Amino acid sequence: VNVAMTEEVEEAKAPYHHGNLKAELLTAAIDLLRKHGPAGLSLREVAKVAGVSHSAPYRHFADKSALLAAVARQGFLNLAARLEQVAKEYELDPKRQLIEAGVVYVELAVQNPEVTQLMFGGFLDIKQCSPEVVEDAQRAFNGLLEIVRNGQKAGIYRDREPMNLTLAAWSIVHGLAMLIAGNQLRVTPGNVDEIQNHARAVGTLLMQGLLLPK
Amino acid sequence: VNVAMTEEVEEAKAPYHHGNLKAELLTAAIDLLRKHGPAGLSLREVAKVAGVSHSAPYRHFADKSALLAAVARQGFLNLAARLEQVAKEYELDPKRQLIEAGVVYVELAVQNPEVTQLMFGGFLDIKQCSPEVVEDAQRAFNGLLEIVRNGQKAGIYRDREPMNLTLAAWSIVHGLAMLIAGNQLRVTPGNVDEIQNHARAVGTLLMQGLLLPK
DNA sequence: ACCTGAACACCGTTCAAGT
DNA sequence: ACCTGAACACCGTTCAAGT
Repeated sequence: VNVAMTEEVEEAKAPYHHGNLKAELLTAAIDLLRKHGPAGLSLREVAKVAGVSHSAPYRHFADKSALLAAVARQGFLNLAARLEQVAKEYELDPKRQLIEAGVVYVELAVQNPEVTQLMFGGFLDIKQCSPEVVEDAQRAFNGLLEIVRNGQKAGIYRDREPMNLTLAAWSIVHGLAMLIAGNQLRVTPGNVDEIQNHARAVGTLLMQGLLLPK
Repeated sequence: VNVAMTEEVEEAKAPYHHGNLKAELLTAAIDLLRKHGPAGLSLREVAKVAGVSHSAPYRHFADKSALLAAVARQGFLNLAARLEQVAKEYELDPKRQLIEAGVVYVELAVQNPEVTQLMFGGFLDIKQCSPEVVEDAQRAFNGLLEIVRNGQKAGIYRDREPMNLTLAAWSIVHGLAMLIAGNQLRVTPGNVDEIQNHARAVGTLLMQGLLLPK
């Protein structure tokens, strides 16, 4: 009789104890997040895409929130890494450091709008997230804070609490990012140039408020 | 026998065609939104709180998204109204107009964090929302835009596209509002003074970037 | 015209049972 | 140690039936 009835072309092999399920669940979750948005993601579908039963994920994540938190955590780590990279890249130009950090922040959010919404949109209760998630979010914020401190050491900014300057910078890039991610602007997410321009225009305006008047 | 068995102290009366169900569903939805956050809101619970069967809401809203959109719409209308009010209140001082508009934006978002997350967090696909919702969001944005135009007519701002200035202003207050609503800052949402201070500090910094250098 | 209750497909979570 | 399948309570949505 017919053999090819329940063919699954998932990963070309299916060891029934396949070892790296946790990682596969994560990538499946990110895939589906991109497809359905954070509100439309179901744990059962993640399991199905990963090729396991709907209860298998519970061996690797306490519950759905824990999976979502792990995805968000990747987002925070990614953001922190990119900010630190920018800080190194423009080490000698503190003003440029901050501008490019802002551009990177917005770019990353726009490239992964659903992840951004997951990180900041209210799907996770940050108060009952694992401390790791909170730490990684902190690390991303600290990336910005360091860049601002750097500029202040160089004496280019007005004499204000670095916290206040950083909060202003964070707010403006975060706001722009969320507006674009939420499709509130007329911007097509693919249009990298237009988004860079927005980020640069907005960032430059704030920069003029941060810099010492000459 | 005992009469007080299935007592419901809902609204002290229960006309079985009670007329204003649509409005009651909306207020019930807002209540539950406050309680469970946008991710935890269920249509069935809304119906139960309103005292009707779980299928009754479908006479008044096409589906769950339509109910959520209606709640979001109230949020946009509210915001637009407050911005217009501020514009009138400080009509003679365009600089103050913009600062206070920012404060109002942040205040409103912090007082209703769950509604704010519903409006901007990715629970609604703005592209398939009713045109009314889009219009009301536009109206809120136009409130800010008018305030910026007003300042430009008065000649206080740098010579830039009013769109760019407005986008910067919107981004910074929106970002701050989303960060507070999402509990990303250490701010307790009840602490009105602290939030006003943050809004004013951040707004003033941007303002220095918008104003003509003297 | 408005509301109910049964029905369906889906969901998150648990748990005994399998390998 | 890791995964499955049945089970439970819940969910959004539909539809015939009630008033």
